[in-house]
Formats: sequence, C-alpha cells, structure tokens
Amino acid sequence: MPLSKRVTSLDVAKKAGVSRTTVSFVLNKVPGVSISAVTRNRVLKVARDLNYHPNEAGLRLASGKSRTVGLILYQSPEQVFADALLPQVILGVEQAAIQHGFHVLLKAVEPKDPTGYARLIGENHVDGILLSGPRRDDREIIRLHREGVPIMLMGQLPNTDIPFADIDATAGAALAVNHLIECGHRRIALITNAPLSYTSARQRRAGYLKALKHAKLPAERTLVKEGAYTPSSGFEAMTALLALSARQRPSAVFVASDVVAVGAMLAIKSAGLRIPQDIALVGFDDIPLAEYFDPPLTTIRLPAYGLGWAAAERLIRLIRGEGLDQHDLLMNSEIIVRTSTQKS
Amino acid sequence: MPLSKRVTSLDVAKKAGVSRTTVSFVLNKVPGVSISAVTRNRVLKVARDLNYHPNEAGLRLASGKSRTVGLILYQSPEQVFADALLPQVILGVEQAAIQHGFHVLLKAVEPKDPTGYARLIGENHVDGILLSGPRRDDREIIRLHREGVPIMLMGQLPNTDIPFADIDATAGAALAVNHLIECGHRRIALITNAPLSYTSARQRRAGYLKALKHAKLPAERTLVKEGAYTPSSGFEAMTALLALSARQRPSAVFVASDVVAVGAMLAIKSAGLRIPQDIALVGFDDIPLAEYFDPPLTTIRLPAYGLGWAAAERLIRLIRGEGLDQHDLLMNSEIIVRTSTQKS
DNA sequence: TACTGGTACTAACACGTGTTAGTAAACAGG
DNA sequence: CCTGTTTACTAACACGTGTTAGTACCAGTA
Repeated sequence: MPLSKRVTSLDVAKKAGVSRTTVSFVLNKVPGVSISAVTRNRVLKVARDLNYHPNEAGLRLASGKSRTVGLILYQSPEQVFADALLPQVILGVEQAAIQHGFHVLLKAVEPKDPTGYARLIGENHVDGILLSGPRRDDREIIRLHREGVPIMLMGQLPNTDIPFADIDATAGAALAVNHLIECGHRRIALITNAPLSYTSARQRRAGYLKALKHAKLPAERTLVKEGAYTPSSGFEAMTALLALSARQRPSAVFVASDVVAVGAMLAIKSAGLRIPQDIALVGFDDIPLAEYFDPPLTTIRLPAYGLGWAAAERLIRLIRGEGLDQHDLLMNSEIIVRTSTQKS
Repeated sequence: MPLSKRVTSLDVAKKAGVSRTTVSFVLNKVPGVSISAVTRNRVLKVARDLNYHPNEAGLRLASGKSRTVGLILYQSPEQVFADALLPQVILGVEQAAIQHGFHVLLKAVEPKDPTGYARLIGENHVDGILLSGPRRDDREIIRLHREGVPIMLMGQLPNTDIPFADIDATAGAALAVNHLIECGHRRIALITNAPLSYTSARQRRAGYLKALKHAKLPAERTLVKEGAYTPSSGFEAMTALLALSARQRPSAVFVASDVVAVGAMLAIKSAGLRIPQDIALVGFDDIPLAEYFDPPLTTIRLPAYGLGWAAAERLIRLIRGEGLDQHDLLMNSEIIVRTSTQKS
C-alpha cells in the first residue's frame, strides 16, 4: 500500500490549504517571493509530516538538469580487476559528487564493445561525463566535447583540448628514476605498466628517459620492456632482462606499476638474486599492499582518492557553467622509499 | 547550439507527418496496434536521421519506473580501500544491469554518517536497492523492505527475511581448515578478517569451529585472534600467536582475509620462521596478488564477479515482479592450494 | 443499402515538478 | 477618498513521454 501511494507536492498543498505553487516556493526558498511566516511554517510542517520528497523524474523534466554525473570506466575487465586503486578513485568521485548535491551513475564500457555511453547525454540522463581511461580511437568523446557537453577526463587525450585531471606520471616516473640514480645506479631498466600504445605507459617512459637524460646517462633500447597490467607480464619482462649478458644486465629497474613489479620481484628471487643488493626496484602506484611486499617496495604514491575528488569537482564546475581556474590539472605524486632500494 | 536543441518525439512526428502517438507506437513496438509498413519505416528513418533518443526524465515520469538500481556501498573508506575484490563485484553488478537494460547508481554511505540512501527510493530515483555490507543497526533497510521496496543484500542480515546473495563463507572457511587438518595439523589458529561484531567475521569463525568439531579437535580461545581488514592488524594478531608458549603455539593458521594474511606472513618471517615448514597458512578471498605472495598463498577463491552479477540479476527479478527461484543465494567457493601449505 | 468489423491512425489526458504572469487584499501617500 | 505600491498568494503553462479512448475510412457481408 505505501508503495502505491506516493506523496506529491499536491498532497502537501491540499493538506496545508495552499496552492502547489506556494509549496514549491516555500520548499525551494525561491528568492524574491514573499510568503508569510505562518504559511511557510505550516507548509514545512505538513511536508515533514507526510515525509514528502520531490519526485526525481518530475524535477528533471521541469528543470532540464539531472544533477547526475556519468562515471565511465573505459577499461577492459582485466584492467578493472588489476586496478588496485580503482576503489579509491571511485570513492573520491562519489564523495565530491555528494558534497555538491550530485549523484553518480556508473557505467563500464568495454573497449571492444563501444556501446555508446553518449546515449546517456542524448537521453538527458546525466549532466556531464567523467571519463576514466580515454582512448585515442574514441571519436565519440570528441564529438560530444565539440557539441558542448561537459566532459572531464581522468587521464589524457593528446591532440584535443578536452580538459582533464590526471596524475603527473612523467614527473612521478622521473622521481623514481632519480632516486635510483642517487642510489648510485647507472644501468637502470624500465618495465612499463602497459603496452606503449597506451598514453599512461608513454608518459611514464617519458619520465624515465627524462631522468636518464638529465643525469647524462644513455638510454638503451634493450633496457626497456613492456608489461601489461599483470604480475605475470612483469615476470616475463624481468626474465628477459635477467637473460642479458652480465655486462648488459641492469643493476636497478623501474617498474611502472606495483602489480607488475610483484611479478618482477618473483623473477629476481627465482633467479637466486637479492633485492636490493643485486637488483634494486622501484614501483609505481603505492597500492595498499606495496608496503608488505618482500622486501617492502619503494614506489611512487599517487593521490588516487584526491584525483577522483578533483576530477568530479571540476566536472561539476563545468556543468554549473563556472569557469575552471586552470584548464588542466596535473597532480603531484611522491616517492615512498622502502627496502627495495635501500641497501640496509 | 546543438545543446539547446534537443530532439523530441514531437520533432520526429512533425517531420514524418504523423502524430506523436504514432511515433511512440512505432518506436516502442506496442503490441495490438496496427501501423502500416510505409508509415513505420518512415518514422524509423526520421528517428534515425534526427538521432532521436527518448528523454529519460519524461520516460520515467510517464512510466513511473527508473530502470535504475542503486548500488549502496555501506562501508567505511578504510574498508573500501582495503577491499581488493570490490572492482570485480562492481563490474559484475554493472554488466548484469546492462544486460537487463538497467543503469547503476552508485552511492557510498559511511556507517557513521547514515545519510539516508532511502531518499533514492522516496524520490523515485531508483527502482530497487542493492546493499553491500548491511549492518545490524540499520533500521532504514528494514523499514524499506517492509514497505515493499525491492531490496537485495550482498551479505546477510540475521533475524530478517530480506533476500540476499552471499558467499557461503562458513563453508569456505571449513574448506580452508579441513585442508589444514588433512595436511596433518592439529593446532590450528584463526585470525579473523574483521572484528567479531561483523557478520562476515562470525561466519568465517563458524566454519573454522565446524571443521575443528568435525575432526574432533578442541577449539581453544587462545588460538582465535581478531584482525581488522589491514595487514598491520594481521601482523599484530600473528605476533600475539607467536608469543604463546612452544606447547601452545599453533602449527597452522587460517587467516580469514588475504590482505590480513600478508601482515601475518610478515610477522612469521620476521620471527625467523618459515612458511609452511614452521607455520602453514591459508588465506581467504584469493585476491589477484595472492598468487604472488612469498610464498604463494593457499586461499579460498570467491566468485566476486559472479556474486555481483547474481545479486544484480536477482534484484532486477524482484523489481520486475518475477519471483525468485530461491529466496536466498549462497555461492560456493573453492580452495586454491599453493605453497603456503605445501611442504614441497 | 445498411451494418459490422478491422485498419490506421489521432486527440487528449496523466505523470510531478519549476516558473511566469497575474490577481486580490492590505497598506501608504497625497 | 482616490491612487499607487507592496504583500501574499494562485492559475496556467512547460517539460517529454506513455497510454486510453475515440474517429475516420474502407472492405466485406447480409
């Protein structure tokens, strides 16, 4: 029974003996209209007594706004599973949205099956889009942006002017490699977090190369191996590095993902080598378990929660038509030094 | 400009030279009404040409349905951060929802700040609620259920008849302990995944006790320690176990969470003991990294993705008024035997 | 010819809200 | 006493859809 009888503003109006318009004025505190204190209090009381909540659909229809952001996860299931920081990002998005009175609609999109998330906009389902893991071959997002739809990327899309919030992965990677250089290493290898066709992998490699160049160390192609999200890819990449001749073999490796680094560590230990005495290791991400690896992993800590928070907050600004103080946001990371680089 | 001009069904009707009603009949394939093939094709073509998508708000208002499920994460931020399986669960929910034409609205609720997710129902924002991590002190959910709101729990709520989908954690825990018994262990300790005030912790302990009883082994209070989501809690709990006298000290430990187990492993190794030779270890969850712990962790694999999928699918059944084949769903887990229990 | 019944539509209402334009009463100023 | 202004409201429209009741037409039948 209670399900069939939804309380509407008309019910409130009737019971309070006023018009529906007055109810709307009171509850929305519309500026510029005067309502007597007696009436206002009566309406408020009745609304509370009846447990009135404005119907979302009616509200959207009348206002044309949905006060909802679409959080699009443009990632394959394997990526999602392996992404240990995803919960933090999502939570950051959620809490920023709540703070601004917005809701979050979650949508996972598989790259191979680009079922248009654009429909969410066309259907007026969301006011703006937060796109995690943008792809270069995604024409849809560019079209939407050109049409004036509020969009915020988490990650970057080269050759577009779509605003984004992202970790400054290049700087973070440089931090990692600089640390290794300061530890005295000269032959430093790189295992990427993902295939180099991904922007995130490119950025981290750029930081690696930058740090080497700054220290006037040569960059050798043989010292760069591709990982792909998983520990096993790290195992293989490291195995390949260990197969190099004694002269070519690196004394330290920057693995651009903690998860991939786990596999690399296993390869090193399986080969009977010690970390950091024989090979030092720096990871990237500072996932919650990195501190408990054996040995504890020196790594780059990313503000995952903060990234989600900032991205959502900036998107909501766009939706509201407020300007952004800066078009793009690059967040700083910090290095967390642990045993995997400290010859204690 | 394109933003200001949304295409409505009236636009389609005008351009096709028919009434709006006809457009609705054609696009919704309403049974029992006859439309000539010529007209139908004309309408379909125009709709495609204009890139028409029905406005979500109008649709909701007219139909009274939102075709959206609310995924409520009733967990503290620390829990969310530590939950390595959460992405899998969320993805399962998402994909089941998509498959049935539903959307997912995500809402994180902090236990200490019970800002009513019930409003989502009152506002007609969602058709049903998927509650992850239900709490005993949550009066709201019981009220909603009594009012006939479709609800599905992920986890269980004793003393209520709210339908749920959950892992059979008791059976899973028994699996773990049985394995240790089969390996010849007689003194088996338990480190819980969470404080015992949590249902999930209770269930896992129940499986532990059941397995001991079945093997006619005594259950000793001194061998049960509480963990709390984090590796550090596992470290402390294990340290306490190691402090027991040589006679009391366990030869094997069931840690009811892989994440907590990481801390326990560190404590064991720090004490100069070996796994599994001195102390064998079984975890719970089979998080993606468990395979890469040192040593690889024997653990209980949970169908996290499947749980999310099944829970969403069952909720949608409830929303549609279809019955459930069974009121509750308990999903099976399996044991994954690795080195932490195999004296190889 | 008149009636029946099916085909192919359309007019009009309902859903619940925000908002603009307008009105009656009270009040203030001359 | 009349006029203009403020106060405190309300009637009516708009938003975009689904749906019920009804209409015009035509073919077939008695």
